[in-house]
Amino acid sequence: MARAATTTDAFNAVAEPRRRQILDLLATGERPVNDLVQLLGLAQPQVSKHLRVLREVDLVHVRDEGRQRMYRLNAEPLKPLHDWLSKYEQSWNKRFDLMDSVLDELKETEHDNDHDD
Amino acid sequence: MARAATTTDAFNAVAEPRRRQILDLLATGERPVNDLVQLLGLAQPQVSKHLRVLREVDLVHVRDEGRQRMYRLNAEPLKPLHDWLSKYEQSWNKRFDLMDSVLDELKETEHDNDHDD
DNA sequence: CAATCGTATACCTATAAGGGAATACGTCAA
DNA sequence: TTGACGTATTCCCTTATAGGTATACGATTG
Repeated sequence: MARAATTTDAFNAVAEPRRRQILDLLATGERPVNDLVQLLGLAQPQVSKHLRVLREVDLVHVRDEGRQRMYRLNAEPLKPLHDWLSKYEQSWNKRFDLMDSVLDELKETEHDNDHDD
Repeated sequence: MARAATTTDAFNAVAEPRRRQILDLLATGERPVNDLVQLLGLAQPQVSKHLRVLREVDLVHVRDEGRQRMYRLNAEPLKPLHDWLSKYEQSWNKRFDLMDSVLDELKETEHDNDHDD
């Protein structure tokens, strides 16, 4: 099997930096494709392709405005990612790294001398 | 070009569900590979391969314990993801979807009648 | 209708993933 | 040492990416 498709979920869609950039740009408001092309400095087809992926995971909504297509952010599918990551938040807030080191040392000491209390 | 390697950063590493599962399991404490194999119901080589990816992006640390290898979570590389996602938090908290719809309608009205106030 | 603009899609290529299966390697026990 | 155990690595295969380039398509303008 190959890697899961980028359109599988927001996790995969957002793994690509360009797509995160696009979302960041859309966070400031609705924009037509050419705006993004300018701001990103990418070729138009690539932008359209990234937008397709974002559309398929519902991270953006489109609206037809004459011959332009206005893209708008829909951040809701990002919530599950944020929720999942929140579980780990304490790990970097409470200097768990340090605690881990201490635990390691303890374990190694335990290993050397069996104490009976 | 192909998709960025899974070892490029935590974003890519964590896009794979199994690897998220592994991190979830390690969140409860240090574990040897076979533990994970049991808990995940995967073949041992696949688990080792996933662990390799997680190691390369520094999401896990290893410690040799006899012939076992104890894996421990290192959540710090997840912080950037959490930070990035936090920017969008308000979007799903404040019913922005609704606001967006309203904005859309406003825009369309603006479009129809040019008002001068 | 023709020309042009804004955007999407098709096609090609190089790259690598992830699962399966086999095997290599280091450690410990007999 | 031999053998078993725990784990990592290698090889094969299928699939899909992301970029480049060309082109198709709908809407608007003249």
